[in-house]
Amino acid sequence: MSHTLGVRQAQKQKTRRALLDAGLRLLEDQSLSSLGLREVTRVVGVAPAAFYRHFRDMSDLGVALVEESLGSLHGVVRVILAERDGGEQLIDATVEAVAELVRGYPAHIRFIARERHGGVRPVREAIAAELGRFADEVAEAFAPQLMAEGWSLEDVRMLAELYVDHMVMTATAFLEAQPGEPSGAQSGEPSGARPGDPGAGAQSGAQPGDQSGDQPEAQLAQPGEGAGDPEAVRRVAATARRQLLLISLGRRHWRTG
Amino acid sequence: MSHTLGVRQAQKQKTRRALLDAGLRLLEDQSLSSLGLREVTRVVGVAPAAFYRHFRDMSDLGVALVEESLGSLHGVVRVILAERDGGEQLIDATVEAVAELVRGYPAHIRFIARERHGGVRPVREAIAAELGRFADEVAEAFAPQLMAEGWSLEDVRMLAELYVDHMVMTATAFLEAQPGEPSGAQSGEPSGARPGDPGAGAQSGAQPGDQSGDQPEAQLAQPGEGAGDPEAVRRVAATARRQLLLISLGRRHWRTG
DNA sequence: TGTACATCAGTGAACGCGCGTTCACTGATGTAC
DNA sequence: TGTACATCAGTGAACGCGCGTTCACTGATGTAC
Repeated sequence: MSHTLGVRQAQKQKTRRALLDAGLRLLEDQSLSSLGLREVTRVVGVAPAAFYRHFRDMSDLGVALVEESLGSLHGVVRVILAERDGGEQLIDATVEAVAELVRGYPAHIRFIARERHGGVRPVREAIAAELGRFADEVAEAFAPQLMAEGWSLEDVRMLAELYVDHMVMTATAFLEAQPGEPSGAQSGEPSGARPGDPGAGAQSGAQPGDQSGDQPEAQLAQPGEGAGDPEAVRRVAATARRQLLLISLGRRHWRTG
Repeated sequence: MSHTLGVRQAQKQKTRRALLDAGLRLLEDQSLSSLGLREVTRVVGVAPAAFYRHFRDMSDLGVALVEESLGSLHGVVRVILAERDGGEQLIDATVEAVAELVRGYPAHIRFIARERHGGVRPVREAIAAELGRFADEVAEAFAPQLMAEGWSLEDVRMLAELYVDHMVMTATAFLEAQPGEPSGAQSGEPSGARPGDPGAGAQSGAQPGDQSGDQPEAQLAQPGEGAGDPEAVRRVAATARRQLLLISLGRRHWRTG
C-alpha cells in the first residue's frame, strides 16, 4: 500500500514545494497579481519554463496556496469546538488558536487576508469557498445546542458567519501587530511547515495534557523570535476576547432576552 | 474670496480627476500593485509623461483615492449616529447607509476592501489611518451613554472597532452580492460623483424630512440599474441587521448581566 | 488695451529592461522483455 | 541481471512586447509694465 513515490515523482514534488514556498515568501511584500513567474523561478533556481511543469499560471499557484492555507483548518475547528461548551473557555481557546496560527504561519494568513478581496478572481473564489465551508462547520457545531434553544437554522448560520468573519478580522489584527520581517528574512527550517501539520494551531497554550505533536512547537509567551510588539499582540488578543464575550452575551439573550 | 481658478489650474484639475477616475475604473478588475501608469494615461488619453505632473507614482495616486473614498465618511457617521438612540432604528439606518454607499460608489468601496490588506504599504497605512479615525468618531458618539452605564473607555473603543469592522464586512458582502459590471461599463454621469457629495449615504431611505441635497439621489428600492442579484442583496442586509441586533443585545447586557 | 517675457501642463520620441511564452533539447528515471 | 526504448522534469535560447522614466520641446495661459 504505502509504496514510496518514484524518484522522479519525489523530485517533482520537491520542486513544486519550492515554487509554492518561494511564491508565499514573495507574497509577503506584494500581491498575487503583481507577482511574476520569473521572480518565483529565480528564487527557486530553476528555469522559467520549468514553472509550466507544475502550474498553468500564477493564479493556478495562488489557488494551490489557498488550499494549503485553509484546506486543513477544518479539523482544527472541530477540535476547538467539540471539546468545550460555549463559555469563556471556548473564547480563550479560539483567540489562542488564531494567535498561534498567525504566529506559526504568518505568510499563509497574510496571503489569505490580502487575496480575499484581491485582483485574481479564481483565488478570490477559492478563498470564499473555503471560508464558506469553514462557516458550515461552525454552524454545524453550534446547531444542536442553539436549535434546542429555539434558534432558526438561518440564525445559526448568521451567528457562524459572524464568528468566522471575526476570526479573520482578529487574524489580520494580529498580523498588523507583528510587522513583516522578524529579522533576517526567512531561513531554512520553517519554510516547509504548513497549516495542518500535526499539533499546529489546535493547542490552546496553557491547556494540560494532549501534547501529542512530535516536532518542536512555537510557545505562547516566547519573546524575541520576531514577535513584533508583544504589547500590541496582547492588546489585540484582549480586544478580540472582549468582542467575542460581547457576541456570546448577545447570543445568550437572543431569544430569551 | 471665492475667486475662480485660473483656466490653467482648472484644466489641470480636470486631468487629475480623469486620472483618478480612470485608475478607479481599472482597479475594479485588478489590484493597485499591478496597475500600470501607461494603462491609466492611455484610458485618459494623455501622454504617459503627463502622469508625473499630478502624481509621483501609482501608490501616490492610490493614497489620493483613499482620501477620496473615506475622507468624507466622517460627516456621514455623525449624521447617522447623532439623531438616533441605540435601538433597531439605528441598526436599520446603519445597514441602509452602507447599502447606499455600496450602491452609489461600488468602485470606491471595492478599492478600499481590496487595498486594505493589499501589496502597497502607503495605501494600506492610509486606509488604516482613515478607518482608525472612523472608529474614533463612533467611539466618541457612543461614549456619553455607555460611560454613564459604567463602561470603561477601553470597552467603548472595543465596541466601536467591532462596529466599524462589521460595517466593512457588510460593505464587502454587499459588493459580492452585486457583481462587477452592471451593464455597459461606466458611462458619463456617475464617474464624477464621489462619496461625501451632498446627500449621499447619509439618508436612511424611509426617513421623513431632512431631504437637504440639491442633486438627484439614488433611491432605495430602485431595481435594474445593475443591482446584481436583488435577492442576494436583501439576504446580506438581513444577515447584517441580525448580526448588529445580536451585538447590540450583547452591548445591553455587557455590565448588567 | 497692447506688448514682451515667464510659467508650466502636456507632448512625443527614445532608452534599457524584464516580462510571459515557445520550442527543440538533454539526460536521468521508468518499463518491457 | 542486462538491454533497448519510452517518458518527462528541467534547460537555455529566442521572441516580441509593454513597461517606467528621461528629456528637450511646444504652445496656451499668466503676469508685469
